[in-house]
Amino acid sequence: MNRRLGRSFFARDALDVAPELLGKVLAAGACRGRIVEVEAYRSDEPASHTFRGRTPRTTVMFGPAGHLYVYFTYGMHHCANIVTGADGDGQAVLLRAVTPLAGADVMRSRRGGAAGRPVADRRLADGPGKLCQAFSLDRTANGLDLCARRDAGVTVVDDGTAPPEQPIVTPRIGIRMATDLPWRWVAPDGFR
DNA sequence: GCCTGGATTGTCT
DNA sequence: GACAATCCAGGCA
Repeated sequence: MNRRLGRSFFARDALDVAPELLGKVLAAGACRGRIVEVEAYRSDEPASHTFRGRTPRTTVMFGPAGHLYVYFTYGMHHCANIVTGADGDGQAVLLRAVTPLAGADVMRSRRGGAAGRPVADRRLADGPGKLCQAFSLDRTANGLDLCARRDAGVTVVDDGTAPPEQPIVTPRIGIRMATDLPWRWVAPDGFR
């Protein structure tokens, strides 16, 4: 099976979409990676960019589900989210980590490649910033429609792998303002 | 306009 | 385990 996820998959509450994204496949060009770690963000909690209402940056996140919301942080890193919920909700699921299924060599070269020791495949995209680097996602990818009739270049597909029955659920990482909401989901074995 | 701090990572100790 | 790197969004004057 190799089915692109449709708009209806994403147009639900982020708390429902996030755990079901575990095991799905992120595909961009020749690169494919299985999603193993996600976090949910909603406009009703202060850790979210959308908590304080719509701004130029967060316009995409307030838009229709199934779009990519990519933002720049810490002066050097990008983070990729998938917009969820109804149009105007301001929800998203942050993609924190994937394990490469295809195109690992391309990811490795994008990550700086030859410098230093060889990087194990599963370490190539095991963080939000690294994931974006490996899949070449930056601000130009912000607002891409994953469900567009014509492939926008980045999609999420279901290859038949079921989400883990008992994902590890923890508070989110790196949040300072926030609340200890257990809105982070991790695949127990990383689908290894 | 200026100022502050961040949904991180890599490197050094 | 600690911290520097580095740029931009958002808040405030």
